[in-house]
Amino acid sequence: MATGQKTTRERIVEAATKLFYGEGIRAVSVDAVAAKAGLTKRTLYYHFASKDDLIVAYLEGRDQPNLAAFRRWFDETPGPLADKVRGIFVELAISAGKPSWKGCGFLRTTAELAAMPRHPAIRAGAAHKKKFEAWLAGVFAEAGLAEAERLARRIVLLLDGSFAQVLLHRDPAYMEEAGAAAHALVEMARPRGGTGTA
Amino acid sequence: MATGQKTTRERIVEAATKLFYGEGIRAVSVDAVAAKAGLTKRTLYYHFASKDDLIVAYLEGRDQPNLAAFRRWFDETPGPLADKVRGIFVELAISAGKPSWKGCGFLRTTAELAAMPRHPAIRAGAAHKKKFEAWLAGVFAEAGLAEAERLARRIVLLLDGSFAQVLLHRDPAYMEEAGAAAHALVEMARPRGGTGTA
DNA sequence: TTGTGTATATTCACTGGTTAGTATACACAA
DNA sequence: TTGTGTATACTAACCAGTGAATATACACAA
Repeated sequence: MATGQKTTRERIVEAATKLFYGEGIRAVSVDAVAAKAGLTKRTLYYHFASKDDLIVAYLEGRDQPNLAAFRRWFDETPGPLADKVRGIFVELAISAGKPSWKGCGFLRTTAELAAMPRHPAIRAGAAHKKKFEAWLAGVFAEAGLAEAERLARRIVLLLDGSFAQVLLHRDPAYMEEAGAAAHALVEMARPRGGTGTA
Repeated sequence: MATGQKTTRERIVEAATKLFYGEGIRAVSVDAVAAKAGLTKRTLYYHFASKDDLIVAYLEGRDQPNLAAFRRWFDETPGPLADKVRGIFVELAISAGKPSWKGCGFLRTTAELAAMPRHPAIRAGAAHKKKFEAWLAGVFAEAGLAEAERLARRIVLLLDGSFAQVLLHRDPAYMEEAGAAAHALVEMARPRGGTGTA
């Protein structure tokens, strides 16, 4: 109960995160999660009603930390807006070079559970990506860019594309190229109130 | 032996394709594939050494048909090059609206087997995406565009990003936006032999 | 035409192991 | 004594892969 101590529930989610992210959802048994957390399966089932609940807790636990990392990478990259957006991809490419990197947990879980589109884990993934998209749209709107929502969506498309491509080819160069494309899209965005295309 | 007849092996791959694409790799048992193909598991194991071999056969069987569909969508879209590229995304968005659509089988298999980066199924997926990228690069080079390879890679990033996003949100509008972004990237590409950036 | 050998193709029944989830009991603190 | 948390031991189903026997088809010799 002391604030510095990890609760049993937290230890379970921590173990689930390592295993689900590292091996996949269906590849990991509830027994394995319990063993990793240093307790029995029965105890795990005292804290979580089902494996599905555990999957959701795993993804919800990654929501804020992931968003915070993206924001930090953006904030800490100097230069104009396009550079800062590219900075997210540059930092991500560094992470993707590590052997423990296994892509985006939200996207991989969605891919694995694609046959169950109503699954709460997929809803959690969708909510996470929407938050990221909304944050980007806010940044672009604040910078006075027109069509901030469309630009944000394009950046997210490039980001998720690079997750998939780097997972497939194990080559962070795809992420660098996605960052370059994002840079170009931000640079060509018109300021709000500018004349139309015609 | 008659050319019009399906071989047992073909029937097995057909059943595996429906089940693996529809439900996922680990969610489908070898028993289920055999039952769907109308034969026993022992017969399946006569034609395939292991489940892994069956997974590879499933993906290799999708390689050429998928590439052919992309090429056809490109060819059948009228107008300038940027329009034809966008046409791929427009047609894909139509497919993605059908309830049986479950994203890209290559990407979903890769996501599920991400813990085994040497798995031959992932190699098959990587080869497929490389072929698509190379075809696009050839199209752009033939059109006289500079940096055809980089442009092709950016289009693939948008395509795979849209696969992920539409699977997550079940909203083909993400694919339309990816097509619009691809259109913009092709339009802003410089012709070969133009002056550099400096 | 009949018989025999051989390779291909198929089935039944099984193994050893794993899975998500549970019935029951026990320890301990308020 | 009541509620919270933990463990042992279990169920019933499922899974990838296999052993042994069998069915089919065709080649070739008598």
